[in-house]
Amino acid sequence: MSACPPSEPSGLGGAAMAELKSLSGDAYLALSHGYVAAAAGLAYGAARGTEAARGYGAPGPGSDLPEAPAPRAPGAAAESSGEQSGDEDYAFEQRRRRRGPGGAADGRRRPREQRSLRLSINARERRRMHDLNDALDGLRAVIPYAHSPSVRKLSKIATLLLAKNYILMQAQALDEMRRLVAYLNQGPGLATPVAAAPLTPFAQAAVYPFSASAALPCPDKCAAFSGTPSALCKHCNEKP
DNA sequence: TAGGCCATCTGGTCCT
DNA sequence: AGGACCAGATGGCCTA
Repeated sequence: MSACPPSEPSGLGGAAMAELKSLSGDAYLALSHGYVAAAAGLAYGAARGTEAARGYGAPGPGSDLPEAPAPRAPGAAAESSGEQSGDEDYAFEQRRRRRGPGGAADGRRRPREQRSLRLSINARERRRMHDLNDALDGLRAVIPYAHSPSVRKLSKIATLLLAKNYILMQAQALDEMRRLVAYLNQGPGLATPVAAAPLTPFAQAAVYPFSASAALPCPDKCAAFSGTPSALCKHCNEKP
């Protein structure tokens, strides 16, 4: 079992490195080498459509969810959301087709209430996903990667992976601080604060949070992302 | 054009 | 019974 390589930028393309350079100074300085590299790999590219443009920001939590589905492109799944009472529900028909004749999933419900029940379930699910996305936005807001408009929003998986790594990094830094304080309190006469772990406050070896997790290198992008196998990455869990 | 990412719909399962 | 959660399917948008 060997850990993923500590996020050598070699795993990143030139574009990713360019993005790395474009990270805001604070974020760049605050992050360990590996974390930054991961950030560069995760913050994908330049100007992507805004959430609003993609209709993703729409109703939000608590909103009563006006029956206006996120304005996705016409013909998209949203069209079939049933929120538009106008044309016959495409998704509903699809579903019936899929289920085949006699495949009434909702028991003996009459079609009309069955349909309205489905709509309310859909709306609830949509709201739930919006809440989830809001939470992810909140997470993105506190992860130091690059919040500049020239850098694309982190994907969901990237957000989660970076957040995890960031937490690990912070924990490591905190640990270093504690050791430093303990060392200073003991007086300078002692050799090293912790025999087994020499104080190297900002050395990569000490700060880099990924080396601890010795696991298989991810065959896919996870390695390029964070250098650490992730429970969120299916490739990391595929096989030993 | 392929691949990545995403929103939405949907049916199933579990919980209250 | 109804709601929350989950995962699969589908299709659109965007970038390399």
